Amino acid sequence: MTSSRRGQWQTAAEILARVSREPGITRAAVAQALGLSSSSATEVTAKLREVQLVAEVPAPSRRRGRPTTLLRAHPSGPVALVLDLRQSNWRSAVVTLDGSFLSQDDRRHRTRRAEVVLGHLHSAVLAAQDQYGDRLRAVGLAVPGTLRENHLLQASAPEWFELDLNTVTAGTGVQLLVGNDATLSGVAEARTGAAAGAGTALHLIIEAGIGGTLLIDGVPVQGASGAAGEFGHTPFGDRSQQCLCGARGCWNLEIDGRALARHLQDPDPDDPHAYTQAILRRTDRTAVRAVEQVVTAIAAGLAGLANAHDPDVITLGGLAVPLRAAAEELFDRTFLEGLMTFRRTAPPPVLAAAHQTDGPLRGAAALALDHLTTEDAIATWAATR
Amino acid sequence: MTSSRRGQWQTAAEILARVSREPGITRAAVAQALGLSSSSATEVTAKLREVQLVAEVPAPSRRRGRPTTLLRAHPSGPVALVLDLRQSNWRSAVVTLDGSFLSQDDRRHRTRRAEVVLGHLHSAVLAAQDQYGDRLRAVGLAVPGTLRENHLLQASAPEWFELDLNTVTAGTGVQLLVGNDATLSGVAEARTGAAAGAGTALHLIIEAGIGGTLLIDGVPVQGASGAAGEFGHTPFGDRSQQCLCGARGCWNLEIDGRALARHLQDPDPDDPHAYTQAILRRTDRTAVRAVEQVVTAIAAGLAGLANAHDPDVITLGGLAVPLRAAAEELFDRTFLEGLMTFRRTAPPPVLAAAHQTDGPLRGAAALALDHLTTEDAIATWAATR
DNA sequence: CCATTAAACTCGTACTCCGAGCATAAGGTA
DNA sequence: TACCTTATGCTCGGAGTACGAGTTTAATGG
Repeated sequence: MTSSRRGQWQTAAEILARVSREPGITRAAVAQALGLSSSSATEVTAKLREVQLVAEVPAPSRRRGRPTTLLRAHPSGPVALVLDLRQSNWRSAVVTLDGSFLSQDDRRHRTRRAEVVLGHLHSAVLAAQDQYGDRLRAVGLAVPGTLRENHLLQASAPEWFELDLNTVTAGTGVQLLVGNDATLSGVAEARTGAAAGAGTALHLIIEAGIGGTLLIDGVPVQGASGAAGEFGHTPFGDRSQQCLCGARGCWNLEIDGRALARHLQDPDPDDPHAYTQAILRRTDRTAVRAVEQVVTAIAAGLAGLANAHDPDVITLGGLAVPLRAAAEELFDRTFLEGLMTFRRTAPPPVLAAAHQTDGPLRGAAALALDHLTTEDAIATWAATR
Repeated sequence: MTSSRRGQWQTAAEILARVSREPGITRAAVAQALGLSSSSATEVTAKLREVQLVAEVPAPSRRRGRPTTLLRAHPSGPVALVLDLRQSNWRSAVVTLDGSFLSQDDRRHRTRRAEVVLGHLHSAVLAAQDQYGDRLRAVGLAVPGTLRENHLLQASAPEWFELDLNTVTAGTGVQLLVGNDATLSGVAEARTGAAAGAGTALHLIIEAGIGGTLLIDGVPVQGASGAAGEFGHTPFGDRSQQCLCGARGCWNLEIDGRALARHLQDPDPDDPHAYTQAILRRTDRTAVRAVEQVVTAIAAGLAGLANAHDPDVITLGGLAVPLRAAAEELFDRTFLEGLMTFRRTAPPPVLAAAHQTDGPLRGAAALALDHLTTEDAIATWAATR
């Protein structure tokens, strides 16, 4: 009844957010980070313990002084189910407030028919609800394609067109949080990966085409309808080339397996990922030339994005990593030459993503945990304990 | 002594921020917007009145019920000096918490020598401090060029290279807040102009080259060192063209007076702005063709940025407005064709900026007021009353 | 002139966070 | 082993905020 009070759980929420972003952080460290006095820290953590949101375990003492405690997710605290829908398979995990996975699963699609696939995801939600009851408070879902208000448009698999993803949690009353897979892998990098701590980070991932996101303090720039980050459809390329997206000269057309095939005058590959890897294994002059053309296009575009956004760090995922490695000197030179002169003295580092295939799942977890650590979500949870 | 308390002035700061963003807002409206009870609103506004931060005047009653009051800047409250440094002149104004200008000035440079120009700005600060004493709490400064940590790099005027702008307030103890002119005019649009209320806004301004910014909820995306928004140096153009910035194929080379001159095989114009306007007045076939080429380049690049960032709205400033008007049908068609198909059903509106030449000054005011309405600044102010 | 309406004001209360002082659990040292 | 040092946790009283409930006030409308 007092839960509608302004800021009742505000400090508690801040503490929980810290715990979820920095698992295994000590109570003393949290207090210092938030500028809390030790008395307040005592009080607020006690409150969080009481409502089963955190558990405290003795911390191994490192220095002199009274040992502090580690803040952990409470063993009967809230959990989120995170799902990563991919072209040929889907992965799931149950994640606690401190970001650790309680269980994990990976299943191949037996069909890609939309109703069937979404049905499986829905069953996973029901199963989690069966197992965890009302401890299940959120579902985080990563999908491979363009999103607009929880609808999937332009997925990389043509079977998934104009899909309403709300059906995944329909009837369960659990909050659904959806994100693009490339965006979420960027979130994972910015939170716990190669871009950790960066104020402005640019994450790009190449599979079939390029996906990515710009992140400000770990938060992706989402756009008006959540469909931002389509850097592949900026006209960095040859204006005479028509892209499937409807525009011309898209960067996408220059940087993946289909571009390699065009340069090599091969037919459009069925599986651009496998095709790219096959070309990367070749050492003949024509293959090397084709790879160099693609690497040049990637690095030049990347430099343009760096000029536009001035990131602290750029992280690369998917095929961008082996492609860069195949012609590293060329990549680095092209990137540097594409930067404005004044940026060249301290160019943003271009790093391989730390999470790679786990990225979308980790990012979905971050998304779900961000929801669970809002003041509202905590107040609601506390009201039931 | 109690001012170090957590959140002592938090609600007060939120109220003041509302007042500065929505001048002439009523007390009742503020309370509703922040979810405050009327008792809290009474208390907090009383506190703000006591320390001379707001004044209340009776609001004209519109409906039944006891009339509320308008929240205004207090006549002896804090002020900021805002400066807009331009190529050939500089403007200044003194602004109060509710965003109204107390005085305004516009002076031509008699020389562009850096020390002299910065000296004049410094004198303006001293004069304001003379007149307003410790009521002067911040200086907002808009500059035409790339910024990095309060230093001006790559200004459009070659005389201003590697300028340390901190000299403008040196010795005065007043907080200096610097912004790029295009960025700040974007801020002005997002706060009180054509992009008001937009969650994601893209603002672009063409003078000599293109400047701009991406804004999230009225806040510009600044980048690692404050040098973001250089959209003119993304490689949307012809890779064979070398840009002064050091890179190749920059969009900048395709969209302004210098591009027109190249298409018309004229020499590089001294004053690209005047040259562009002269070409726009011509009606001969070659001039029209040149304009059409430039308009196409602008619209196509803009579409790419819209694909990448999914803005709610795009605002145009400077020469982009007459250029678009000169070939509106072509502009709109090219823009639409450059969008990804799924974006075409509801493309972001492309609007002329509402503030135009006042933009940088208005944006600098927003920047300065944002600083004055932080909790820290308010607590510091209150401690002296 | 009175009912209605919206908002301001008053007052007591719940709650948060703090500072000061004390207690405690480790490492370090003689 | 006893004592010092150090970092942290815990307890308690106090300051201060925002709230709810109830009351008052100033407008409109019939």
